[in-house]
Amino acid sequence: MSATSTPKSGPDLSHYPGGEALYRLRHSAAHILASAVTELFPDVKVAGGPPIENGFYYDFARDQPFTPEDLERIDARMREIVAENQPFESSESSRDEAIKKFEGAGEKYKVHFISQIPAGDKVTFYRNGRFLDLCRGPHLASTGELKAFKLTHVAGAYWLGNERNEMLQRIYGTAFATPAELEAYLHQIEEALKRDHRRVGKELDLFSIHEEVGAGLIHWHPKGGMVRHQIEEFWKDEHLKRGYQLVYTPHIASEKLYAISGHLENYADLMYAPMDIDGQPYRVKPMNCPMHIMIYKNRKHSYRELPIRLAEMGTVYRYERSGVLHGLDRVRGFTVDDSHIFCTPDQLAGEVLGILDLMDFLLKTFGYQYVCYLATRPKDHFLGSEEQWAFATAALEQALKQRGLPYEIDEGGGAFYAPKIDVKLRDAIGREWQCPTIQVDLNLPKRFGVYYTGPDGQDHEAVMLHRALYGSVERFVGIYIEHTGGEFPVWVAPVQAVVIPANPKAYDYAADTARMFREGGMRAEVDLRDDKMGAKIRDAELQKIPYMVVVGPREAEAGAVSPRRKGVGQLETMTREAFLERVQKESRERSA
RNA sequence: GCCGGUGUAGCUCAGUCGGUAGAGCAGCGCACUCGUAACGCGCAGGUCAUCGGUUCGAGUCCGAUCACCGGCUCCA
Repeated sequence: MSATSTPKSGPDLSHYPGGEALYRLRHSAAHILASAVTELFPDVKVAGGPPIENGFYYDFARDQPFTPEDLERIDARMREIVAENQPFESSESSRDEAIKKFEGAGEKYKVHFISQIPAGDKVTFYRNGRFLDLCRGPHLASTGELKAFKLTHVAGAYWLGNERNEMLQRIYGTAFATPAELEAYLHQIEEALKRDHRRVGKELDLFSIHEEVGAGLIHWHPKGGMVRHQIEEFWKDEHLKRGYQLVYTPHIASEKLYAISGHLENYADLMYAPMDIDGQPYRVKPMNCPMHIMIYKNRKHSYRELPIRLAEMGTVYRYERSGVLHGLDRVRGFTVDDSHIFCTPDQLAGEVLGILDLMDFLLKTFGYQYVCYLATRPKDHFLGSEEQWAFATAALEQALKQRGLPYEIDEGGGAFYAPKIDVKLRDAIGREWQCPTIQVDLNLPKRFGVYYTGPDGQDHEAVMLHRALYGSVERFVGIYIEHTGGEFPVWVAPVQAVVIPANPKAYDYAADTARMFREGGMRAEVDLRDDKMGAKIRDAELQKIPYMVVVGPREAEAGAVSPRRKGVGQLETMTREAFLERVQKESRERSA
């Protein structure tokens, strides 16, 4: 366990989800895991392992990888240790004594932890059975109190989290106070798995990735394309209402551009290698900002024109190491819902307020709660003056306060060129995702010479805000798929309604109804396959189509439809016109 | 990139000790003419990720590469 210089005070548990009791439980589970492993595999060296959200882990150094069979043996031994009800006994010794003891045992990782402790301090240990671990506690009274746990998986982890260090083997597990809570957690994991956007994307035919094209490059199928289209249209509508102007910029650019912006020196490892065009090096673009600046700089601007809000769904390409790619979440080509706002210093706080307002509207429409973080100047490496940082940070904070948004300070968490507001949204199953970001760029205006003419007739450096609300459209859609589980609201659903004839006599009326709906602007299809109605309804339910519209001879006679809402069931029979109006209204209002 | 795992039909997955490839669903054909979550019968579908090796013989064993999965590191 990670030790500190103040053994009596113990770790800070105030932020641990589930509180001290769960922390204690999982901490003890980690010890029991380590004692089982050291008994079964005497050759391992132990590193450390804390409680984590929902469980615990412990790191080991061993030449052989742990197999699933090993995990079963370890699990079985852990249960024996629990049955033996070994007491957790704490003890103390001097630091140097402790170092000597662990050096003698060849436990170099433990020696490292102990040597972090100031020389004069006491070191605490906890023992259960034959296993003695450096640890500040707290622990259960005895191993028998661990009632519900399960080892989940093994993974590699760098020693001290540094990729230049050797890789250890990390065994993960989960533990709860009662078997019922453990079951509930495992059930929740399974439910989350069902919502996985990679799985839902396949089931609903939304997108694909192809080896022949390359890893991390997304192909949007017609249905996924419609989801994305609706989300982008919503974005465009709201931006135009709020005085943004849409722009489009190239996908490649001369290296000169990125030399000026500084990306060439600071972001070279995420940019793809240059290509030769007429003897000049060009790059696929990793960022949109320099191009938006080009548009701004194309002519001089009066202070009277500001703010200027340029917005673009800008697709960028960045090199990501192969191991980090993940569905739509982490890709090599993605679309930033980018905007750069050029304004005067006086306008800054007001612009940030406007962004927060827009952001709130967008996120609420999708049904997200969110939390804000104000990330301030990094301690060491930063560009610009301290005055600039203070001014920009104050403007961000003022806007947050004015909007009445609660926020936390992320001390030193700003980019080296910008203080920022980062926003994490919370999805339907409680996970947090960082999407929106609002940054005051303290670098590019100077590098490019971004000016406006003030009332005094002189040039003044413009303030440049950089912001994205979805972040990456690909990722945002991926998160939204998991948020909704693929059950999109009517305004997003790729197919809003499928018309299902009750029997073959109604095929003509069904086809005519679908045609009428489409002419009315509804995304409607008709299912004329040679199948029973029940099968068609089942398919539509599984495809998560919001409305199924059953029509038979009765409806054909009356010009009516018998609608069925997914997950709800049959609705009142109504005229075709009434149903069309209902769906149009729901779609127009973008109700969740 | 690193550690571990996986890759068999469009999808989900079987495939024993190395002996020559199987199911369900989807698709296609036929039959059925059906009222709110799966009608029946038949047919077709595979360079077992790719390349190389061991072997009389490889889906199966070995190596490399690619992709994916779980983590680490990094990150929108």
